[in-house]
Amino acid sequence: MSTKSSPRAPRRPRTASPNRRERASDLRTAGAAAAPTFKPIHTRRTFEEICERIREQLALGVLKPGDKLPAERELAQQLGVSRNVLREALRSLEMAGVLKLQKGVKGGAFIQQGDTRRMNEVMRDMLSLGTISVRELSEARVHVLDLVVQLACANARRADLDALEANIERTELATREGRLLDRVECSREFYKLLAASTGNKVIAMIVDSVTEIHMRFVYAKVASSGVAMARLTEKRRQFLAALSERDVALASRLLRSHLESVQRMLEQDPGAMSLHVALADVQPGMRR
Amino acid sequence: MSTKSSPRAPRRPRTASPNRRERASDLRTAGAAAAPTFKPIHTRRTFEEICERIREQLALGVLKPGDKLPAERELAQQLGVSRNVLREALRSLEMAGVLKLQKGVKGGAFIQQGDTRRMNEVMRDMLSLGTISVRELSEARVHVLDLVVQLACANARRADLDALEANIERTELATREGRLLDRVECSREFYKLLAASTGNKVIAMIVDSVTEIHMRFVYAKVASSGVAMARLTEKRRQFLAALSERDVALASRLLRSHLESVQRMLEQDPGAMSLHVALADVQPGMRR
DNA sequence: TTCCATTGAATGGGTGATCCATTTAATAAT
DNA sequence: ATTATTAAATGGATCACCCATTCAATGGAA
Repeated sequence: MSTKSSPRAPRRPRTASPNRRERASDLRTAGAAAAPTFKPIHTRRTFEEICERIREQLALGVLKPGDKLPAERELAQQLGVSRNVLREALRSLEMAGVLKLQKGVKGGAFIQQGDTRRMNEVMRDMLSLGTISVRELSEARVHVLDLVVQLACANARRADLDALEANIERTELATREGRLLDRVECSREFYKLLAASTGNKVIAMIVDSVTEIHMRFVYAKVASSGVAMARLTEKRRQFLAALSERDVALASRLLRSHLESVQRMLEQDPGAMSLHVALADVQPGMRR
Repeated sequence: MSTKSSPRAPRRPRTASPNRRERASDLRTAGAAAAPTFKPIHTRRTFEEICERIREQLALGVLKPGDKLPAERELAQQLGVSRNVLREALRSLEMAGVLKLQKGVKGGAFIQQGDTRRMNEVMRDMLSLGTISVRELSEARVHVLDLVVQLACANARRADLDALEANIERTELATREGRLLDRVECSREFYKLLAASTGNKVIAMIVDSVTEIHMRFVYAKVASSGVAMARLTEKRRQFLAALSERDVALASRLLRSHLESVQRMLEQDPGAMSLHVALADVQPGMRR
């Protein structure tokens, strides 16, 4: 009922004063009435425009991590849009890890440090949507890790090696106490540390994104079958020794051999390799 | 708890009970009262929960690319949330490339094919936010491209090589006609094709994400200075020949040498390397 | 019949008002 | 001085609309 009872031409203010609406329209379709030149066709949606403006301020360096945006009500007024649509934009940016919204007085929208875990989410989505396959992901991981070994041998510092050593200790403890699932988490941490030891955060981010998914499969496998990689810490120690010696060839060989054995373990029971099982639930340490 | 004994009119307009509201409140306050272990702090908001549920359906394979979600009004009712908050969730998912919203009758929220360009956006944000540096990005690009050459030599197929050949033709044409900026776009395409020739979409996605940013710098440099890489197509042909011969060593050497000369060109004028210049505006072919 | 203009319903896009819940600072009471 | 109360600011969420776009159904004209 009460569909538009009037034809379209005259803007019908009805009860409310339409000043806000007109300003929003300016953003999108100004001059639609009598423009002789062709219009830019696609009516940008306001929330896209808002997102873009904020990202622009970011790229320009006007906004930096730690900065606070104006309060929603005020910012909405500044932009000439409704608070609801502004929130759609802010929410998108929050999901993208650019903003963090905090409640209460002194709250607001704060620019965040970049969250590298966002790339993990991209990988997950690509996998969920069938754009990439598990096989491609595993293959890419093997190759990237090979690269990481080279870089780590070249660049790893004392602190990096110590961190890896400490990780192996934790893994050993978890093994002795039979905490198999914790051990998987240790493994994930191991690769994260290894990637960090390259000294390149881009590489580290990439490695982490492909490793996170892989570890979900391992996790699911271990959780369901109870089996676990034998002689894990022993192999880790050998690898770390090679890394410390900057022996690229040996370290590379050891890692590749290990990755292959893990792969064999996973492929033993194809059922456990189900994408859905691995992606469905969220595990500790894998949440944003 | 969440039965707010509101002093005003009881909201009972809708058929659905506000169960969603109650559950959200439960999540927030459940652990606060009697939990012996510290709760995970995180305040769950409805739109997050909605996003997660939709992603869950995706991971489980219930939703697939091409599927359509119920209409906003209906889905909001099903979930027991307001339409506005549902839209916040849908918008986030749209920005994430998971959904596409289409207007009109027969419109709705459609699950998309995964958009690999999303990773580019992650890289851009990380750079904008200062989480990664241009140096790290360039370095990672060199290493990843080295890997790509190896894989391409092993896996490139006839069609891949032909596509690269065609790209070189276009580059040559653009060079002859003095369309320098188009030539930059050709270069970007070249690396995209090269990455695709590895046969691994994960690798391709990674390469594209690091190349896109790099090409913005090149673009800005070319646009401002008018200079352009000399003997570009000649070098491309040599490289392609090596690739066709599956000569990893030669192809790798040629590419690395080329990348170094480009890098030198960029570093000639540090001013042009400004992050802000490169990231600020959006170029053709680099929009989503 | 065939084709094209009109219509109307469904759907996303957007607005404004209103309320709730949380947080913090200022203030009052002890 | 310490603690409890209050008030204000802010994000979180809802409701009730309205607009613009799209597309199938309808109906009249060629």
